[in-house]
Amino acid sequence: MNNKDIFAEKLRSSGLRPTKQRIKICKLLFDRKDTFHFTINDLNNSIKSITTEQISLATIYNTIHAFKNKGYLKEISINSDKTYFDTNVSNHHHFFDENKRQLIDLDDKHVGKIKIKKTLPGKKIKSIEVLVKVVNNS
Amino acid sequence: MNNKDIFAEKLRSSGLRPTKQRIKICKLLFDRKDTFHFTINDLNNSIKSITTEQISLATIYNTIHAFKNKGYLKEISINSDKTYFDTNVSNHHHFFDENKRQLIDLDDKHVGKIKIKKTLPGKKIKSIEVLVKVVNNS
DNA sequence: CATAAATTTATAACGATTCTAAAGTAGAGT
DNA sequence: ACTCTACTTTAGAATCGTTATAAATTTATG
Repeated sequence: MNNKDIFAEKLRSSGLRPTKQRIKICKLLFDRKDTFHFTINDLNNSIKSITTEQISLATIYNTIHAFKNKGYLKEISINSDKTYFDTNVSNHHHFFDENKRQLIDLDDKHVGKIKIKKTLPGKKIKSIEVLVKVVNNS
Repeated sequence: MNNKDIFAEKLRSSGLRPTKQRIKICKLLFDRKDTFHFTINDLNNSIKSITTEQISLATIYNTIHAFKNKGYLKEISINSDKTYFDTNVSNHHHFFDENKRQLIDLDDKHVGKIKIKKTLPGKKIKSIEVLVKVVNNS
């Protein structure tokens, strides 16, 4: 079974029809060794550069949101204008390099246990996210 | 010395001319007991509701950015469409209530010490921010 | 007052994202 | 294979938050 079929199967099992647009995006996002961060704009440029059959911007948005809802992508917010997505959906944190304006993964195991000593009545914690902003040492 | 003059003085000492627009915004943001979170849209609505002399949206943006640059406000990002500002400029963290879509302060002292066990060459840590997402307990 | 620099303003422009309605496609049943 | 229906893609319009523009106004200074 080749990659295309694996992705098609994965999509189908999530209730998403395996269209050629979705499979092309799957290949770009998941057919690689390391996880990474990207913006919609980055993805659109990647698609443009590897293919002659452009995918409509609306479809890219639809697909990314569908993948996010299915848990294949994480959306990351930083004090920035851009919306980043992350193919690493495991529990982890981030560095944000303010000079390069770049996100860098920070493994859960590299962050000491975080203790929240305050509770909100009727609420439970869904996630704890740490953002470490860094700047050049000079 | 009344509030207006205190704000005028504060503005002047920051190198900002004390215009009536800026003083009005100061009163709304800083003339209160507790710090709070707001969006530009919230602020615009507040201004509309308390006065007949509307302040231009462009001025509101300019003023908020000026205040932020002077360190009187903090900008806060969450996985959300909105940009929030915080009149609490001390070191602290946040809860985000995903049901009410509302930010709640989380004091530094309510978060156990965070140890980052990874370093980036040539970079130093500027800040560590924790975002605790909560949902209804039911 | 007169002047220069800073500020405000309305409006235009912008970029990211969502909406729309029409055309195309995939899967299930025949 | 053929048909039907629901899902998907598409281009372009619309929308939203924000920034830029350029003229009018205001503030600080001499």
